[in-house]
Amino acid sequence: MIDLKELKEKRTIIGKNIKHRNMNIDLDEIIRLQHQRSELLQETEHLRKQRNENAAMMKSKLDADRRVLLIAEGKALKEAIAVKEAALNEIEITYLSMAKSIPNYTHPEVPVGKLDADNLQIKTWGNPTAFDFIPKDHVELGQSLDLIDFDTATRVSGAKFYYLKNEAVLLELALERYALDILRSHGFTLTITPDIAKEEILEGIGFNPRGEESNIYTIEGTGTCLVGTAEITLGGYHAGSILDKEQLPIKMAGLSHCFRREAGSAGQFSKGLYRVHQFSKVEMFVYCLPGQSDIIHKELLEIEEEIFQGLEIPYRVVDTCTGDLGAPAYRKFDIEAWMPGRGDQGEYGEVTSTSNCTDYQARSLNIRYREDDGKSQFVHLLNGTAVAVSRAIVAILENFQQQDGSVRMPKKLVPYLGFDRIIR
RNA sequence: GGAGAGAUGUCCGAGUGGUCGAAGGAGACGGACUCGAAAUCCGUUGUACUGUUUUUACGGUACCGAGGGUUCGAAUCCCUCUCCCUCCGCCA
Repeated sequence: MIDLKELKEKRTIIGKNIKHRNMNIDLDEIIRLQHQRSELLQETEHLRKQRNENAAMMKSKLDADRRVLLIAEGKALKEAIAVKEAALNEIEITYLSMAKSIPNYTHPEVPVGKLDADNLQIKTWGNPTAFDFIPKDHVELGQSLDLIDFDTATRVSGAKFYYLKNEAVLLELALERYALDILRSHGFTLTITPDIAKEEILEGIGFNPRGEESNIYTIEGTGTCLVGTAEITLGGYHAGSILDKEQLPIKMAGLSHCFRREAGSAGQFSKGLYRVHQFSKVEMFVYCLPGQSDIIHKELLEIEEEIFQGLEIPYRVVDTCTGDLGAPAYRKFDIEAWMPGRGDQGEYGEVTSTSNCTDYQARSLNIRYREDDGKSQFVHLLNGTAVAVSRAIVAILENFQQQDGSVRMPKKLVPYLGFDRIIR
């Protein structure tokens, strides 16, 4: 959530930002509700003041008549307060739910655009893999090498689930360990997080657990959800606390399963492992001072690049355009790996994403630090993918396949794997 | 899962329905004493929201695990929930 105190003074900027992000939010209505809320709040507080004064007068001994009079007055006040409070409550609910939909401010360098096609490519590394044979996609490779079983998973669990088998199991574990080792060398505290989180944490991070378009599985009757990313549980880690300024930045890495409903996303770009209901991911998460977040955001991108360069996978980096930013993100960089089996001739496909969410999530989660003058301030929160295992597997299988149908393994993974090629 | 005990400020801890934002300690900060320090003494020491004010400041409301309720008035009484502790049972 943005700072609602700034709603009026920054109205023009906020309105422009909403337009750039291709969103439709009735700012005027929100401001009207804010005003109405403020009036009701003042009226309510005034009545409470009267109630407190009335009660205070009855502390001393009174004659019976006066006492009866004061009690009657108190009763009337009580009812008036109840009425006001009910009205205030109602306004507050609509006001807040609308205000929460206002997106974060946007970094001035972010390209303005509506769709992912408007994202700005800012870097490429390596060249798209060239083959002197016709390359297979990872679905074919997964089948021919007996590494991935979609059909059985569909029968057992439903569409977009999969069994990893044989070397693919070890590849998943190797990727996780490889990423965790790199993060540890960068000073991250390693964690394996819960795969379930409370709805209030989800909402604080900026996910909407409800509704048709929600990407979240909720667990009926518990107020909890399956997490779509460890960003949720890592952000929830310090929810509601005031952190020591000296301990910032706090850098955490979390390994978790990620569950996504992916309702209504079909088509060729969602075939195979690329878009699935469950996958494993190592996520980076940072709590820092407001002045540090831009630099740390770049550092997270560099770590992501280190990981993919170590895997020898060609990629490009994009600066995500305004229309493609999530509401909490102030700026977002994606790494798109070259995937030879994607599209007709191969295409880049997203494998990581790192966002600077500034104080947007911290405000909802109420995560602060204390300034030197004793005032508390919201921290800045950042997140980034170290490795989304399923997509990394897509990139490895497709880029390193050989003419004989085998797949070589990236050198950096060999110590973790114990083999350097998958062959049948 | 069953039985019992509990949750109060940074921490410990008191609190009879009105005099309680909350005793008393400890800690921290400021000051006195000291060459300096320790000890001692004096003082200050929560948060959020909100109103007036240029800031300073002053005022109001709320907050004693969370949410409801009773009452003119709740830290205090009642209900629900969460968490923690002890004992029993079960279990990877």
